[in-house]
Amino acid sequence: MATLKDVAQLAGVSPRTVSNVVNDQPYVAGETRARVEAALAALDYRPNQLAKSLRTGKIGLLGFVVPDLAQSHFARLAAEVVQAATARGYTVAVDQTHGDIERERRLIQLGPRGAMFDGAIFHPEALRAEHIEHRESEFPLVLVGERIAGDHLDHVYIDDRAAAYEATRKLIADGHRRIAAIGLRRADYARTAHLREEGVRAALAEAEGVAAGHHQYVERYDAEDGYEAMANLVDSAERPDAVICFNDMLAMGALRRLHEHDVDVPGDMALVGFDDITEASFSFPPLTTVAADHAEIAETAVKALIGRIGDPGGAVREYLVSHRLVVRGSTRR
Amino acid sequence: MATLKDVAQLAGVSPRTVSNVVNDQPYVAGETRARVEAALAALDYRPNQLAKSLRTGKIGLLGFVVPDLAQSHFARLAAEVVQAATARGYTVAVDQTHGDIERERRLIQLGPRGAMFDGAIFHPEALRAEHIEHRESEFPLVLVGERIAGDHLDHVYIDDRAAAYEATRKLIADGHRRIAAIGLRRADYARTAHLREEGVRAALAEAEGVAAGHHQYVERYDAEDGYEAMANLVDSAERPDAVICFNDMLAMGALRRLHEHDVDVPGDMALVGFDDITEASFSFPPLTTVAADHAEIAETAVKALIGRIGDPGGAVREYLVSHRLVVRGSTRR
DNA sequence: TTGTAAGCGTTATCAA
DNA sequence: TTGATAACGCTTACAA
Repeated sequence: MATLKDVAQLAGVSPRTVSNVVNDQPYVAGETRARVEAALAALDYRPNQLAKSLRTGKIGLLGFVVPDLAQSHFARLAAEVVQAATARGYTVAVDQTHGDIERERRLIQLGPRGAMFDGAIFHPEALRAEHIEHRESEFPLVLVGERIAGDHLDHVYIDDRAAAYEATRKLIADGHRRIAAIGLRRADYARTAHLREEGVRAALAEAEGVAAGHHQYVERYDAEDGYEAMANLVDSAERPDAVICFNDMLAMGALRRLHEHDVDVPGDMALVGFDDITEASFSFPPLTTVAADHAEIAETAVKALIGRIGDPGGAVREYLVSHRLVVRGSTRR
Repeated sequence: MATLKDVAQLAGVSPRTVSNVVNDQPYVAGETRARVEAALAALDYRPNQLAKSLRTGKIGLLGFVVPDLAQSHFARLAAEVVQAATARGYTVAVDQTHGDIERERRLIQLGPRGAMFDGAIFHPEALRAEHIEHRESEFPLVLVGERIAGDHLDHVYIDDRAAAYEATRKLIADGHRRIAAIGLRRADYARTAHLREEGVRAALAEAEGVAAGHHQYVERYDAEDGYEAMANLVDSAERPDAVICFNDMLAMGALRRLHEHDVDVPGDMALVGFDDITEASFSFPPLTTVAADHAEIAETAVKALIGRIGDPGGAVREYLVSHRLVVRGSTRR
């Protein structure tokens, strides 16, 4: 494979000149340029990105780190991140932590040299605030999802409290009188869950004649958890007539349990989820859910990261991304 | 950030010796090693992967190229590929073609220098055999999915004909008497669709008293296509009592149409899909589907690619991966 | 067992 | 406008 030097030799110029032509620099005489271009074509020259990166210090690679790419929510996010990064000339490398706290911690501490990335977008799962507070590295990092970092790192998030509040208001407006939530978490670092819980409680507190059902705590936010939690509610003496799940997979599991019990949705029980994963459009009935704008999250995170790479010392920023309630068949209209 | 040279200076040895320590080479005296390790720690040395790669010619990065990561099938594959690659010390960079033939062609022609990858796993969508036949590049590439490459490239695939045959046999055994397929394609390069069609036809041909419904051609293999195709079948005078869809998203769309018409599944019509995406487990009823083993595909592809990187000139190989029919509620048991 | 020094293929500095 | 030439940070003959 031809190198810059080979091309220079063939064209009878210096590597410097060839580099100028390749990178569209000014100060190249027309006649010289033509000769170089001919040589370029003759040798089918392709620049070695590695050498270029070593020299310039920019790799052109962004990391995207999530617990598990197989989960629809992360997959959609990844698709949009790749899209947004590609549009800006970056490639995206994906990594999965599977919630392994050690892997996550290592990432946070990563130095820019150790990594093959210029920076990373990171959706933490197990990590908590204290792990981030005394990180020594200056590796450009943008957090998505859990707001665990205080003001130590750039962050892209939605207003979870407001979203949960709105979803609960909708259920109340639809005439439901006993509303339970599935997806609460006890750990004090589970900020997102707490914010959503707050939103639900606030809406319930200010409504007349509406009771809270037995809110359900879960561990893993998957369909199994949702199934189990709904089992508790369905058999309960005070069965709620509406349930809000803190993500769509919980709702999918809950829905499965309701089918088994022949509970009519939304007639006997309405159901709302969070995330708007594709499963939610194809369940029966299709799920009403709080949708963050995936494209906006991705776009924002990529822009924030590229900005941070360009200005490692700048002030930490938070980016609020919009959400909306997508109303489908699992609630009344 | 400290370099090898800095460490060498601090430890009072040559860069060569530091390199030996870092890379666990033999021939380092215990006392020297200790001194170097102290310096390493003191300076918090992290090797520059870029420089290493430039020198060794290996990047440690595999490309994974699919039409769209947001599609569950590709997302699951990606998750497994990342897993398999990580286990072997590689990182995975993801790229999306969105079926853009130009992007796919460029990838195929990619030189190893132009790319930042050591090689790539590629699921083509628009590309055809002729594009691959005269590719000039020797860039290590393993194809997954469509078997478009003849014997020009390594390929990982399932026996689509057998899989479709088995699925159809199951429907016949369940007592269905008019069976249609959704997902046929006219283009002669759509090998997978043709093989599945062959499997269906073979099973129908050898069965007594079973008729073929009006097989449906589609364009994009998404839920919309499935919805439209099912519309044709439901209103037809010769409505089938079982339908086999060539992927799960087609089945999801078809199912939606059936719900709108209050057609009982599987009572009035049984439904089978392909791929076993997560949507299929959470539809109502859950979808019976042909599942390729995603982990096996990914593992095989990653191993094949790494093998190919190590031996660019070796004979082209095909890898057959197993499949099975996952029976759920959309068919009788 | 360790040091010296030559490259990997670029970009960038300094002259010319 | 172009040419030498020195980095970038590492690995690895070849010597010692």
